[in-house]
Amino acid sequence: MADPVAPGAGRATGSIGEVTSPPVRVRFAPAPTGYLHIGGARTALFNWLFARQQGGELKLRIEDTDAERSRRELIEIIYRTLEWLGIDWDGEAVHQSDRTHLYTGAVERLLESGAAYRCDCTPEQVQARAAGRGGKPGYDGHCRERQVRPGEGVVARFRVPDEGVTAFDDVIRGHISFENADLEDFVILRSNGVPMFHVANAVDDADMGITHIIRGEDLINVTPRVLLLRQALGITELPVFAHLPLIVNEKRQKLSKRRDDVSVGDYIDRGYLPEAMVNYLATLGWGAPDGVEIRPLPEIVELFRLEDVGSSGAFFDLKKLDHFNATYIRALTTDEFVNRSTRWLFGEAPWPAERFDAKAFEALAPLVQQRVEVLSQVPGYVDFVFLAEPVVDEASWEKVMVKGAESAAAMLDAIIDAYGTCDWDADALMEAIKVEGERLALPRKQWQAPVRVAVTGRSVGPPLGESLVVLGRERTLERLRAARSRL
RNA sequence: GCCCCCAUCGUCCAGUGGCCUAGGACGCCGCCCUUUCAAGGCGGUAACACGGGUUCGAAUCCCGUUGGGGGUGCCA
Repeated sequence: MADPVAPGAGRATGSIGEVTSPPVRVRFAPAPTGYLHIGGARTALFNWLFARQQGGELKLRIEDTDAERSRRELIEIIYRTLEWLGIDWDGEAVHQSDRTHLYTGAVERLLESGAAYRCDCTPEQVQARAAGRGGKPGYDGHCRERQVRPGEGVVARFRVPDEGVTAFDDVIRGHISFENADLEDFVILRSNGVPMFHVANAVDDADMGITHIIRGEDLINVTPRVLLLRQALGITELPVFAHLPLIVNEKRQKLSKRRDDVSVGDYIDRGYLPEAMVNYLATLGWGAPDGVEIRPLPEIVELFRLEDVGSSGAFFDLKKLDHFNATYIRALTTDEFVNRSTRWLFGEAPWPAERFDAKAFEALAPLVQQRVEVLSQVPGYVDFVFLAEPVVDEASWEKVMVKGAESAAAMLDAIIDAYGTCDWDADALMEAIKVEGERLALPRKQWQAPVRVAVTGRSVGPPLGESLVVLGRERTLERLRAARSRL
């Protein structure tokens, strides 16, 4: 087996000396019990990268066998989020809720062949007996020989062999094996008649011709169940498994929707670019051979190797994501930057829509573009233009106008005077500040600060000259005088 | 408890027996550039968890320890 990633590796599938590999087909199989989160997005991405790299197919399968927890609108969100990320799939999405007959059929066959049996123990009884035995929790095989009849509160369980091992080779982790004795007789059919996800999993992966199962490490433990089920159902082909390392929080725990900020949708709302998100996600568990991290997706597709994926958990580092995002934002054309900023300029902007002036924004856009890390920061750089009054940042005011009141007053008086008559272009405006600053013998640091705070309310922002040009002489003088009178 | 997995700078990746006085990136800290903030340039900080083997030689192979994580549902 020269290629560890080849499906069915180990079994000769062609004539001597010529092993033909079936085309690669992978799937992303989310359960619609919540929005798409970072971990799911990464799993989807790695499946997509592998499929595209191999010239194979990516199928999308919605695992909604648990009707109580699955919600229709969440499926829609999953589609939209994947589309935002640029992860496209081949063919129609498969919904397991449309295919329950296949799974119940499989359960029937298992029951008939004796690979499974019915059980009427309540969870409480199972627990009580486990506690009584001391130690080992889990089901004890109580109903194996009881010939329980179908009925209320009856489930079907898979009869796990008492001996032997169930093992598989993982492309990322190598050989993984489980003692059958450690596996309990797991439920395959709920008492409400709906088959469990591992049954659907085993049936669908075989039925859909999935060649590689790429998913999170948290699913390693269910793999032996699926393997046992496939075997009992007479499915002979074996997919290649690849269990991805988990993405973890700062405490090195698996990201959780409850305690961690992981909804991809939230990142969309904050103004992360999909290409930055995808690029960053690709570096979690994988690295290009040449060490270049920020690079176009097609290059990543070309370089991606499943067997190069690492095996230890990766921390989702927001700081690094921000760096990626800022880099991608700066690389945009100005038009594209303006375009992508739209949503933060209107609906969610801090100013009334009618006060927005596209021309003014476009003048400042290239300067703002090289300063923001996420698009939601855009309004903060230009709001002084579209608001009747600047939003005064207290810390800035305190530092510049209160602590430096004396020089601020002198500077403002001088500038109000100069700006009344000077040319209204960026160079002239800045030259005036320089001239007055020098004349007043102020440290360079204090030259523009009072003007900036008076006009924009903040001590940081786009270059001052350009900002003033956009604001206009009247409004600038108005604000300078207002600030001066507040000193 | 039991089962499974993991273990290189604070973080993400390189490194698959000698090229390692361990490399890159993010972060952080300096300096330069700069009439704000960024960007850019230069430099710095910082890691092979521990203990045994195997070998002429180990970050790389084996065993153990410790630590971390995942699972242990009629969720997926």
